[in-house]
Order: sequence, then structure tokens, then C-alpha cells
Amino acid sequence: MTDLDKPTNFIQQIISADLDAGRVNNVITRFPPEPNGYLHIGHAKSICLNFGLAAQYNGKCNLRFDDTNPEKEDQAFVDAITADVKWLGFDWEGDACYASNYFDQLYTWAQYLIGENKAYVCELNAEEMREYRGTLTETGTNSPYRERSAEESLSLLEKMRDGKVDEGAMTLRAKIDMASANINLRDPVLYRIKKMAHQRTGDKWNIYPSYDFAHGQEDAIEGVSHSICTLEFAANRPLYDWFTANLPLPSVPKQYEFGRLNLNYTVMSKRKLKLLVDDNHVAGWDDPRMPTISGLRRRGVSAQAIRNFCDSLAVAKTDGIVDVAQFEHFIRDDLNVNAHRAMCVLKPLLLRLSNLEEGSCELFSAANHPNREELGSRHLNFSNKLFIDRADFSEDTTLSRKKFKRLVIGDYVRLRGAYIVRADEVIKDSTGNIVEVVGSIVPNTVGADAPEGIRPRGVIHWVDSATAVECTINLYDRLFKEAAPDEGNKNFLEHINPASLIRITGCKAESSLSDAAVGHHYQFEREGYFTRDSIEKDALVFNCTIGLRDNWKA
RNA sequence: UGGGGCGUCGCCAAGCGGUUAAGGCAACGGGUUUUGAUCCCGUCAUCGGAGGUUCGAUCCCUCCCGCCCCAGCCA
Repeated sequence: MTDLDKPTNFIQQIISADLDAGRVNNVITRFPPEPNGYLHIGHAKSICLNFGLAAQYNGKCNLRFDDTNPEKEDQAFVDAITADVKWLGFDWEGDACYASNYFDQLYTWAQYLIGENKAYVCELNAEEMREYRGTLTETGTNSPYRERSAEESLSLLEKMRDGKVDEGAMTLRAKIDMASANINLRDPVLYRIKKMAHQRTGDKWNIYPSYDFAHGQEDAIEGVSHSICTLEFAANRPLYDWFTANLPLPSVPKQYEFGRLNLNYTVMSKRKLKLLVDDNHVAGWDDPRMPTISGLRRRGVSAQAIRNFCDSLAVAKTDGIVDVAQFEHFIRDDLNVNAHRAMCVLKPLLLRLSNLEEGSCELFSAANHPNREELGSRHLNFSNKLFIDRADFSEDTTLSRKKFKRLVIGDYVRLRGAYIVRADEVIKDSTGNIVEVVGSIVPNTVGADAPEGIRPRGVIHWVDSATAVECTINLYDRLFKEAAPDEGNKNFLEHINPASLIRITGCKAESSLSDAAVGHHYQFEREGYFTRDSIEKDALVFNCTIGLRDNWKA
């Protein structure tokens, strides 16, 4: 399917219509995270959408931090978010934008609204304000401070700004309609007092603008043409438009809402992710089990896979839950094409080849990719003592060839990229554990078909014992056992999968893996995709990104 | 409950009054294969319900049912 045939989503349809009608000449979008946590896969959808649209229409997309609440925000989050967006492969013109860059302008506009008799300083406390607001079915009641003079509000606002009023004692509110069916229009708060330093403006302000009073105006300042947000903000749109209609803004942006991404077997709210981190259920925001961008990166998911997945997602107004299998498909799809192959034995079992001399050594060449010759090859050492995986050997000679395509005593198997071997006998310790399998190679079978009469049951991977490097492997499973861990009033913490991380030490990797670089993706043949851990750099630790598909029924 | 939004295959979805109702994921069957991987082939829906408008409706109207969002000085 070409781009032209690809169905366009409703936002593309709106943009194209705006362009055609001349309502918009320059497409400008923005990705507006609040720096109060790390970005997750849901944000990636929004990032790909906003930056993608800008690219498609030759416009631009701003990275803009919505830093209007110093209580929850932190410079560390700004840094992490910036790094994640870049890693995903997106860039923006000039510096990132910040809501805090516009605090002076926002304050001036607040004064303007007061002067227009469209805003007032209210002295109702939080509880009173809630009572005056009414309910879903009952209209609200006007604040007793609603009709105070503009002069008084102006001077009170100044006092709020200067720190002369206690937190919670006053707010600046828009004067709209306490009887509106849309609760967002019942005199919403524009400014609240927070006597708190801001990570960027320091202690300059004692009051901070609310989301509603800031967001649309930020868009207007930046000339954003299409302000795309998620569904839950739809009820805020009339308020967004109210500011646009009542303030002397440099441009008139429009808000559009689309359905955010939800995935099963995980949680996707920053509040819940933060709880997992703060309560040490995971090792941090970048724990490989987290759906965060940094967690996925550390897990070994490529930026390309994330982008492909996001591009496969519908931009619509339905809020569904995407099956993680769909995400996993794109992870494997990318890794299958790009990951170099290597061999690593997770649960080593010694295989001694009796018809090779002790200390013998051969060197084989193995392709780094089965169908991409341009990816080159590497050398594989082969001696008379190898490691194979314990799961690839069985003493049970009654196992059918179809059911067990691995090594069985008395039968043959192909060692990937090397000889066909036969298992002859097992050596056990005093407790009956198999400590060694003794076998023999079939001569002249390297890179050659099996000779007449010999039918290997299958192909297994192996590592030369003399040159193997020991490593540790982290195997991951989904973080939650339940498909919808936070559905209804479930306590999602109760559904954490206790086996979401299995750490295996004493694994044996082929020697070429000894200097594996962080950020490189490997397929350990017959096992899965792996990448070197970015935190435990000093040791040889690999994280399993995802296993290979296995369609066979055990 | 007032307001806003949404209901097409197990999941995500295209469809914009006339289509054999796309596609992807999953699943299932088969072929290739020195990874039980990849790859290849094939199978898999009458559109939440009931009325109505129309020659003709998944698409328009009405009513009903279901789900989501809004009563933070969060975003």
C-alpha cells in the first residue's frame, strides 16, 4: 500500500481541509508533556502523531513542557523526556518550549480578563468552591466575590502574586456561567497560589496558571494550528475556545482529541507507574519491565519498532485496549530483520565429543544473519568440549522425532553451523544428575548435508567450552498477570506477576559476545532477542527483549 | 442523573448511501528451512438492538441498550 492509498485519519482529513480552505497555511503541532514522570509507550503514540503530522505537511512540531505545577515537576524529568523523544528519532526547531516561558504574558492576559469584567479574585476555599460548583445534575451558585470591582481584583491578584496571600485563600477565576451543563465552564480557576519555587523560574512566582488557562494560550503564542490531545480533554474544549474568543491572542489554535493508547497486561498512567517506582515494585522508571520509553530501550526494543507500532495504530475517537501481542509483533518484526545472530547457552550441559582429540580446535565461520549477507559473519570456535542447553537433551529414547527435535541418546542432531553429532552416553553424579553427555561427530558434515542414512532430529545451538564467556541473563515476563490489572476498582498492585523477572547466572555465550555493545540487538538463536544491559555495564549482563515465537505444541 | 464522546471479526481497525464489508494482530491448516524463528500459501464478520427514510443503509433519522470522560486551587 502506498502512502496515497493509506486511509487518512480524521485529523489528517481536518488538516487537509484547513489547508485547502486556506484556514491554515502553516501546520504547527506540539507534544506537550508535563515533566512529572517518564514518557511511556502511550506518549510515543502522541509523539509519532504530532511529529509525524508536522513532517507530512512540511510544518513543525514543538516539544513543549507544560510546567505549570512546580509541586509535581522536576528538572530530572525534563532531561529524561528530552532524551527519550530524541532517542525515538524526533527533533524540533531550536530549544524546547516551556509553559513557564510565558508566565509573564499569561499574567498580563489574566489582568486583561479582569479589566474586561471576565475574571475575578475569589476568596472561597476549596471546599466552599466545591459546594458552590453544584453537581452533574444541579447548577452551581455564583460566588459572593463574583461581582467585586475590577480594581479590587487587580490589586488582590497582585497581592497573590507577591506572596501576600496564604495558599488556598484566594484564586483567580474566569467569570463564565455557573449554570453551564459543562462543569468546566462554571467559573474555572485560572490561577492558584503555590508558594513554591519552580524548577525554571525559581521563586519569582507565588501563583501558577492552571492547565486550562495555560494550554491554549501556549498554543496561540507558538502559532500551533492543530492542538491534538487525548479524549479526556474533550470537555475542556469549550473552555479552550472561550479563552481563544475572549483574549487578544496572536493566533487562534483549535483543539482536537483522539483516543489514547491502552495496552493490556500493563498500566499506563503516570500516577501508577510512579507508584511502582516509589514503592520499589520495579527497579526504577527505566526498569525493563516498565512500559516507559526508557524501560523499553533498556529492554532492547528498538526505536524503529516503537515507531512502526505507533504508526500501525489508529488515530480515532474510540478508546480501545490494544493487545500487547500487536506490539510484540512489531518488536520481533524489526529485530528479526536487524538483529545479529549469536549463540548463547542459558542452562549449560557439557557435551564431550569422544572422536575428537582433547584440546582440538576448529574455527568455523557463521553468518551474522541468515538472509542478509551484507551483515557479515563471525568466527565460531569448536573444540571437543561444548555446552548445549539442558533442555536440548533427553535420555528418553521413546520421544518421537516430531515431538522432540533435539538431542536424544543414540540419535543425531545438527549443531548449528557445525557438525552433526550423535549422543552416545550420559555421565551422572552420585545423586543422579546428568553432568556430561558423551557424543561423537559425524565427519565431513560441516556445511554439508547429512550423509545417507543419518537424519538429524533437528538443529540445536551450542557454545565452545574453551572460549565461552560467562554471562548473566535477565528473562522478563509481563509485569501483570491480569489483562486489565487496573480495571474497575481493582488494586493493580495485587496483580503484579511475581515471576516477571528471572535472573539466570552462569550462562555461556560465544566469545564474540564478550564485547557486546550497549544498544546493539542480538538474536540468540532459538532463544530470543537480547541486548546488553545499560546499567550493569561492567558485568556481561543481557536482557531478553522478547522470545522467539514458538508455534509448536509441547 | 446534566453535558460530552464512542459502539464493524477474539484484539486494533478501513468504510463517508450501491464494495465480494479492506488491512494488521491473534488463531487454525499446509509448504520451505542447518533457528520448532523467518519466509510463503490458505481459512476466519453482514456491521450493539428495534423501528423508519430510500429503488438501495454499516453509512441518514428516531428510540432503546452498553461503554468511556467531566463535579482538583492535577494535567
